[in-house]
Amino acid sequence: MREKTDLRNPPGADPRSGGNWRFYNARMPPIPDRPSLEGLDERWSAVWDADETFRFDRSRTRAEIFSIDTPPPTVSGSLHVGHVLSYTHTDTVARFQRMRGREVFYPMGWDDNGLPTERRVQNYYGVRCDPHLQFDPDFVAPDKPGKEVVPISRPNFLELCARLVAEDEKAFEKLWRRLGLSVDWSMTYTTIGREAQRTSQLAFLKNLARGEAYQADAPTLWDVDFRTAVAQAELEDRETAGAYHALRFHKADGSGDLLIETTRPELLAACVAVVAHPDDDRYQALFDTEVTTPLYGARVPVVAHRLADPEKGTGIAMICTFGDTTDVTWWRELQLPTRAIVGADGRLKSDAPETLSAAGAEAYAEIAGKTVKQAQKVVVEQLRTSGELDGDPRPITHPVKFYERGDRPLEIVTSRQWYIRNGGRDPELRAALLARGREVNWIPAYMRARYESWIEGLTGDWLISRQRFFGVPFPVWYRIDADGNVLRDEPLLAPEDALPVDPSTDAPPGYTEDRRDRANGFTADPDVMDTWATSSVTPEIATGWASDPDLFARTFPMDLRPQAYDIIRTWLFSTIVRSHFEFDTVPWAHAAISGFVLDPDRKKMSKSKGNVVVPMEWLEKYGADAVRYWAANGRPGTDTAFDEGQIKIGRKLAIKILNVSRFVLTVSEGAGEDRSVVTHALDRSMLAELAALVDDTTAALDQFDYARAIERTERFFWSFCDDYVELVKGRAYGVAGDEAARSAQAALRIALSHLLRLFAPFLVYVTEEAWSWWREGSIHRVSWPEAGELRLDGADPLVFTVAADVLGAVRKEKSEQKRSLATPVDRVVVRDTEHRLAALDAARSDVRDAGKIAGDVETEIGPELLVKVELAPVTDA
RNA sequence: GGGCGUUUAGCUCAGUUGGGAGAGCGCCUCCCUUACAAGGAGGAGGUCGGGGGUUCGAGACCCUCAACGCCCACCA
Repeated sequence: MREKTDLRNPPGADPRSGGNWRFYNARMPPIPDRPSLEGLDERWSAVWDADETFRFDRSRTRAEIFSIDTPPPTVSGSLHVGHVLSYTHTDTVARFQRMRGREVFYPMGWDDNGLPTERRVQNYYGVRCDPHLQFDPDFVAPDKPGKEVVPISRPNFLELCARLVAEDEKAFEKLWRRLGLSVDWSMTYTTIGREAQRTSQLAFLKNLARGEAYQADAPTLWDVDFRTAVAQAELEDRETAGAYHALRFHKADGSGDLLIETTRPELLAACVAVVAHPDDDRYQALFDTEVTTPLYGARVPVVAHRLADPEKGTGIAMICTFGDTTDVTWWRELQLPTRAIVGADGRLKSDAPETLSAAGAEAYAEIAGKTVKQAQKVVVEQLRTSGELDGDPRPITHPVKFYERGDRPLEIVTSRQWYIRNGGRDPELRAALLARGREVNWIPAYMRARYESWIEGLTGDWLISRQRFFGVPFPVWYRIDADGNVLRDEPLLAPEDALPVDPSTDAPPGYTEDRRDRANGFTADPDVMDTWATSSVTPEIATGWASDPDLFARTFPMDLRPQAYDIIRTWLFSTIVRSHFEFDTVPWAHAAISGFVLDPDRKKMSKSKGNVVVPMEWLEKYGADAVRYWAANGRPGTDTAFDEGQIKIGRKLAIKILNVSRFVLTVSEGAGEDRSVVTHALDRSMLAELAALVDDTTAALDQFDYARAIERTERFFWSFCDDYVELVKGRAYGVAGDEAARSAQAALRIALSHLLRLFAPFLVYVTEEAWSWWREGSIHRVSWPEAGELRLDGADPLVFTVAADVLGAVRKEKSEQKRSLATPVDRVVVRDTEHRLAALDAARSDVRDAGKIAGDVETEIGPELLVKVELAPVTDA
């Protein structure tokens, strides 16, 4: 059959009308006899790369462009199926928009700065950054961690970070390419890269100039292991074992004792007051008097505050500086003194607070230098001995605040930090940011509730400085006066045109390097920005705000922010904050929120549970299209169970697409796609249903509902394969004459062309492969189907439906009789409504042919479909 | 304590103007039919979480309760 090809396609025939133009294109593979998925992924991703299929054309105008604020994955972790899920979602949208005619701005970023990378480098090489060490140009990183952790200088450490992330990024890109993400790889950025640093520093300086960023000395949540401040957004509560300890405070007038329960007796020395609710009758007499602390004999006032809960413990609490965030509130609102005893290393300071009695100071000496945990044991023993512990501690479990990456409970330590206002202490700004949230189109809509409840619960501004190394430094220095004092309140700012700067190696304007860290000189701000402070300007980084005004004008504000719901309070919120300040606008029109991947038992996947699925294994086992199929069925915002079964179905679908494409192209070889030859009612009926499908999926994808789109397309596709193709197969082969054959052939090709394009955003490789068998160029650059051209005059969707119903009834009879589907049928009687019988009449010969019905299909009018089938008798042959 | 989501066949889930209870997997039966046996055809299986209401009619709309999951919260 294949050798007829050149006869049917004389030179000069329009290859676009369905001819076998592959003869004119050396790269076109012939249609394989047995289509297979093997090697498709690699072959086509190489072609896309070579042809720059997904290159962004920056000459297009803003209205023609669809720009995507891609989430930069943290490269120090490993990519897991959760990434595959959400990045596939975004890619389907990108490919749809591209086919709809938008020029898609779809860069990839790598989030490589920050603590996760530092931690990975520490573990990978067995090193630790000591900023006091000098750069060692001859330093050679160990191949693997030694027994002792090797302290290395900051520049050496940063070099190792850069080296490791470069390797990680290569592996990530490889996976993304295999998955078939249609990003323009020439636009990739990294969050530690020069452009990101320049953008972050510029945005910070502008925030500072407008008063949106500021420095403050204040109690902050502090991770004692990482020795850095931590922002509210990075907190998580963990149920932790603790105990109520009833401590015996002494009334100052000697009239007796006062029992106060606490879970943190080790902080007793830091007690600055005790507090009860202003309406609590039990303590009215005590307000404005003083009590003496047990063990330490310090005199502290009894104060009233609404946050004291009469129901908790004895209804009266001790206020320490600082045991928890409520202490901070009390301290601030009641203007209490500060007696901090926990240091940045999580150990009790060596010096006792001055207010302790002499005996108290001795008691304190026993806990100085200990960790809070060790100190608690000692203090409890001391209290027991002094008789000031009432009864035994009562064990409880209670939520305690942890840094999300940390291992020990957070302490509260006073330190000087940089902040950006976020509405945490400014009702007007809070309202403005809530309003911004309503400007964004949330997908799904209910995800906005998370954004709003986060803003409503903010307790302070956004702490952006971290006492770490592999991050964007603050472009700030401080003068040192003649006496060697660092003048913190007079920062020296980097000029904008000098950005990015590293104040630890660059000197501020007007100074030379020899004045660093000396009297009458300068010193660098030692901190780096938190990773979210950089991530919050990903739209600005990606669109070239700081360096490419032309690109920026064409791509910002962006169209789409895709991300998962867990970082609404961090990435999404902070991005809106920055854009609100800088541009007085939202950064993007749509926020498409993905869910998480659960293991097959619907448990959250995590490394510690050992149920993490490595994506590359599945890509290699079933092919990228199969994995993408699974991902595309995960609905927006909804958690999706990892399901190998679904991937297998995706693989089956992919193979089916190749096979049916092969069949359609083979049976219709030489036919065109001229709608005017589609004269047969069944063919026109099928195309009418296809038109409805195009409308449905287009509307769904316009609303980012990729799951609905693929589900509908798949449903139609199977009915197309099982029913339509079977019904018209004989006619397409020519059993009913040339005109009838041409109608079927053209309809088959038109339907295939449309179905391949409807599947293209999802099953990117097989659609490209099948497309290449008969069309020039990438399917991913052709236009999305239009329903209008499928709607032919007088087409009745019912014809296809009824014909398929009757064919199904015939099959059912054969199945129930345990006969082959090839069994001839002697007689068929269809009873149905007049309307449906009329529809059937239009496809009568196709039904007879597909059902192997020897006689005519008899009909009689009835209330509903009832088919009587008489099979040919069994023969002994 | 406040909020959001989910609850449909054994499993994973569709069901978008209220009128047929559905798909795939799994299970059972059958079939090598000239695109496809790493296929194909067919079957069994559900008082749509409970209760109330609106309606000629509710899986879908309203009220209420429950279970599960998640987010937020000043958790001594």
